[in-house]
Amino acid sequence: MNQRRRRVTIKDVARESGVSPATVSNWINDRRISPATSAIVAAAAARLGYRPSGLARSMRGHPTSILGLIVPSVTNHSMPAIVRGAEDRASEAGYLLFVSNIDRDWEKALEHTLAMVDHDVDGLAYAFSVSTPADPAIKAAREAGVPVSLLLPSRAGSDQVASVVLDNASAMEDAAAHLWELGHRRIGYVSMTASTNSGPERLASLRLALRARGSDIPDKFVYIDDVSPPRFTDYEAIECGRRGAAFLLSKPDRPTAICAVTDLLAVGFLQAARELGFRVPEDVSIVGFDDLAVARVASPPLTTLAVPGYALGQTLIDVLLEAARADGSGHGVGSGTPHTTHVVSATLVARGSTGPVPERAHNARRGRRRP
Amino acid sequence: MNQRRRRVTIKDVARESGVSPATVSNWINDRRISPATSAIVAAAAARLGYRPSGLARSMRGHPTSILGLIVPSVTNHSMPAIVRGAEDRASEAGYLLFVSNIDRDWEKALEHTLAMVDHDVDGLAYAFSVSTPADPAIKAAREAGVPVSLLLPSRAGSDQVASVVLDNASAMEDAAAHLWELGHRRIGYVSMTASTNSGPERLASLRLALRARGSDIPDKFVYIDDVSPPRFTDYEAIECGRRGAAFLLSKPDRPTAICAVTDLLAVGFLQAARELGFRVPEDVSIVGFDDLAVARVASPPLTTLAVPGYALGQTLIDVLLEAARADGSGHGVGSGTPHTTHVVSATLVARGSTGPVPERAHNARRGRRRP
DNA sequence: CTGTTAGCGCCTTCAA
DNA sequence: TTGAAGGCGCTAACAG
Repeated sequence: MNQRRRRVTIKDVARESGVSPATVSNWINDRRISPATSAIVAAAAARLGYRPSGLARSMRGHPTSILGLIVPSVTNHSMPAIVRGAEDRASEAGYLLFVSNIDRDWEKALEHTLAMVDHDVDGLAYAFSVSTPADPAIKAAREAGVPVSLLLPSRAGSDQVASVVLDNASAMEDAAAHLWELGHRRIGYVSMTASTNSGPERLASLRLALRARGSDIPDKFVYIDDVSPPRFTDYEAIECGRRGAAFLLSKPDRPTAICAVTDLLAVGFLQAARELGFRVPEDVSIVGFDDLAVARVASPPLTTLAVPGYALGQTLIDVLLEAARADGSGHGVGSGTPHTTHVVSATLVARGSTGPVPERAHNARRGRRRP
Repeated sequence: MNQRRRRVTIKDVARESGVSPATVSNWINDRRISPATSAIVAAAAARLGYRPSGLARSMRGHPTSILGLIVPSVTNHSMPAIVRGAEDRASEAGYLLFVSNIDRDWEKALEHTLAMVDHDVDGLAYAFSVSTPADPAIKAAREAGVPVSLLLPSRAGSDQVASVVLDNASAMEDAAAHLWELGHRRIGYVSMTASTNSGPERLASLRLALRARGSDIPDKFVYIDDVSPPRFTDYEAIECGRRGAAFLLSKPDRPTAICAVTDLLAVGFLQAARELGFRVPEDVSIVGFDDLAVARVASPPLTTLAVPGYALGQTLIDVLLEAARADGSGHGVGSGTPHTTHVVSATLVARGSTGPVPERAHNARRGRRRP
C-alpha cells in the first residue's frame, strides 16, 4: 500500500464532522463559523490528516502563493547570495519560490517564464536587467498579467517597472575617487564577455567618473576576455584575470591601477601580476567587485566594492510583492502607474590591494622582479 | 486595462475553431485527432494566444511537473553548485523546481515540505541526510505519497531510500593516505558546530582511516568552533579557522597536519598559522574540503577534497525522477522496494598546502618566526 | 474521429 | 450560522 493514497477532501471532513462541505470551506478560510462547529471540524480535519489542496483553491481564484525567480547565470558571482535573500523573504511572506537559471540563454528565459505563468505564479522576479534580448520574456509575463520585478544595473528606466537598482554608477564613482586620491591617473579595466550586463555598465560608469575629473581610460587599458563557454566556472574567471594581467602589464605603457568586473578576475590579475614581478599595491593597485570570500583571503586582501547580495535578493521580492498588491487593487492603468524603485549601493571596502601611485609611473620602465 | 486579464480557456478555443472543448483537449494531448481539425484548432489557439492551465490539468490528475529541493543551509559551501546542478537537470527534464532553504531549522523543513506537498509536487529532494531531527519532514512526504531522494553523508542506510551518497569515508581515507605518505602521524581536525552533518561524519571517517594505520586523533587535536549564529556567513567560517589555528598551534604539543571540514576554515587556519609564524607546509600541512575558488587562490594553494557539487545536484534529481517512475508504475510495496543509490566521491587535489612532516616534529618546540 | 456528459476539490452565490 | 447548487479549466468515459 505504497500507492499514492487518495487525497482526503473537504467532503471527507464534512462527513466525518457531520456538517456540509461548505461549512468546512468556511472553516478553512475562517469566516462566519461558530466556535463550536469550528472545533468539531478542526478535530475531524486533524483526525483525517486533512490538508486543503492548493490546486483546487487556486482554481477558484485564490492566489497560488508561488513566486518565480529567474537568474541569468553564475556570471554574477553574488547570485547565490541573491537567491538566498529572495528565497528567505519569499518564505517569510508565505510564498514558495520557483528558481530557474537560464545560462544567459534568452530563449530559455521566455520558455521558463511561460512555464511559470502556466503554473499561475503570483509574481516573477528577474535578477537581470531588461537587456533587449530578455525583453520578450518580461513582455510575456506582463501580458499575462503577472507582476514583475527587475534587478537593474543603473537608474535608467527604473521608474518604468518595479525594480531594484544596483547602482554601478555610484560604485564606480567611489572606486574612481579612491584611486584618484591615491594619485592614480592611468587606470585600466578588466572584464569578460560573460559579464553581459554588469561588465559594460561598470566600464561606462568608471569612464564617466574619470572624465568628470578630466581623465579617461584609453582603449589599450581595457581588457575584455572573451571566454563564454557553455558552463562557466569560477576557475575560468580567475584565468580571465590572469590573462588580463599578462595583457595590460606586459607593455611598458601600462596602467598603475585597474578595476575588475568581479573579485575573481581581480584575484587572478593579482596573482599573475605578482608572478610577473609586480608588487601589489606598490607597483599596481587593484580594485575588485562583489566582496566574495576570496577578497579577504587574497594576499594582499582585496580592495573591493561590496555588493549586499542577500539584501538585494530580499528587496527584489519586497518590491515584487508591493507591485503585486498595487496590481491586485486594480488601480493600475498601464503607463501611468507609479512603480517602486529601490536603489542599493555597492560600498567601497578599502583593503591592501590599493595604494599610492608609484613615483615614476609615467616612465613606466620598472624592471621585473622575482616575487 | 492592466487588469489581470481573464484567461483564454479551452472553450474559447473551441468556439473560435468551431469544435467542441473535448476536441481541443484531444488536440492538447495530441491523441485521436485528424490532421485537418488539428490544424484548425492550432490556428485558433495561436490566434487567441491560448495556453493550457497547468492548474486545471493537474486537477484532472496530470502530474504538476514540479519538483522541490530542500536545502539545509549555507553551511555546506558546495550548496550553490548543488542547487545549480539540480535546477539544470530538473529543467532539462521538463520540471520546474521549488527551492527552499531551511537554515538548519528542522521545523521549517516540515513546514516547507507540507507547503510543497500541498502544491502537489511530483517529488522532493533533500540535500541533507536523514538526521533524526529532519525525519518528520521526510516521513510526511512519504506518507503523502511523494517520491523522495536524499543526499547522504555515508553509505549507511542508503539502500532504504533513493539517494546520492557523498562518500566522506573514502574522501577522508584519501586525505589520511596522503598525509600518512608524507610522514604525518600527529594529525588534527578543525570544524564548527554549524556543520551539522558533514562535520562529525568527516571526523569519524578520518579517525577510522587513521586507526586502520595504527594511529588516532587525540581529543586535544580536535577543534570544533561552536559558532552557529542565525545568519551564518563565509566570513565567520574563515574566523572559525583562525580560532582553530590559535587553539591547536599555540601549545608545544601540536599536530603537524590538520584537516578542515571545509576550505573556508582551512584558509582561515592557513592565514592565522602564517601570522603566528608557522610556515605552510613546512611547519604544518593543511587539507581543506569542497575545492571552492578560495582554495586555488590561497597562498600556498590549498590541498583539498574536491566535491563535484554540480554533478551531485544533477544526480539527486536523476535519482528522484527514477524513484518517481518506479513509484508511479505501482509495483512498489513498501519496505521491499529496491532503491537507487549513487555514490559520488570527493577527490583529493594535492596542491601547495601539504608537504612532508617537519623533521623534529616530535619535539614540537619550533620557535615562532616572522612570516 | 468528434461531441456529450460528468466531475476533479474547492469556493461562492443564494436560500434556509 | 449553515446548506444546496453551480462552476473554475480541463479530461475521461462514453455515445454518435
